[in-house]
Amino acid sequence: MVLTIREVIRTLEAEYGTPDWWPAETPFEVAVGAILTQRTSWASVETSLETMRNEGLLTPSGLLNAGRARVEKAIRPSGFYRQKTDYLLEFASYVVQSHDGDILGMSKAPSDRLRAELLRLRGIGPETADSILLYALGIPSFVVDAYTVRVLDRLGIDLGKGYDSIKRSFEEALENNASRMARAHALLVIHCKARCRTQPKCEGCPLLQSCSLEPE
DNA sequence: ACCCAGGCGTTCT
DNA sequence: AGAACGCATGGG
Repeated sequence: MVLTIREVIRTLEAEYGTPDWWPAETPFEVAVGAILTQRTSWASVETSLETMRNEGLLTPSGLLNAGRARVEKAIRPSGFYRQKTDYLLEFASYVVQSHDGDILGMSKAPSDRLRAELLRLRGIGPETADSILLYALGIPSFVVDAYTVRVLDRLGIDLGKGYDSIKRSFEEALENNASRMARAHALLVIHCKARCRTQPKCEGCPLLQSCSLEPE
């Protein structure tokens, strides 16, 4: 039997609680983390964020004044460090030039215009844009990541093709509520890390009854 | 010595 | 429109 989105989330809440997630001290740090974690484990990102914090690189002006070499060195553990340095500097310039360096003030703009502007920046695609909107700014914009897709596939839930279709389905199911979206996304990640990686641990999985994954 | 990790942009068919 | 590939380091 195929579950609905709400049933999945309800089940995961019963299992893992209601996490308040994405650890960061500032909205800008959320955005930096979202860029650094692209195709990279969060543990490596934390190492980079710690170095950046110590070097004063976790503000737009701090980043822009530091110069490439220092940024590259600080984020090296997160991989793709040359590209990601470009991405971070471009994002910082955008915040300074379009929002007077005030990342929280960004939320004064209409959210669909904000999303379109973020998507025009190099290195910010749908997932990174939505992570910034949701976790840095508290704007209701669901984040679809590899974990989300993996869980949906294994549960046989078809939400249509492509990122935007899955995104809209979740936003509707979660009643366009930002904190519910943040919680739901966090639960999917937590669940996938605990049970649903490439080597799944299906023993005792709360979703096992509905999972289409063939046991080995 | 592999394989994987909370993508994105470019360049092919 | 969709698949393939480069980007780079660190941990299992």
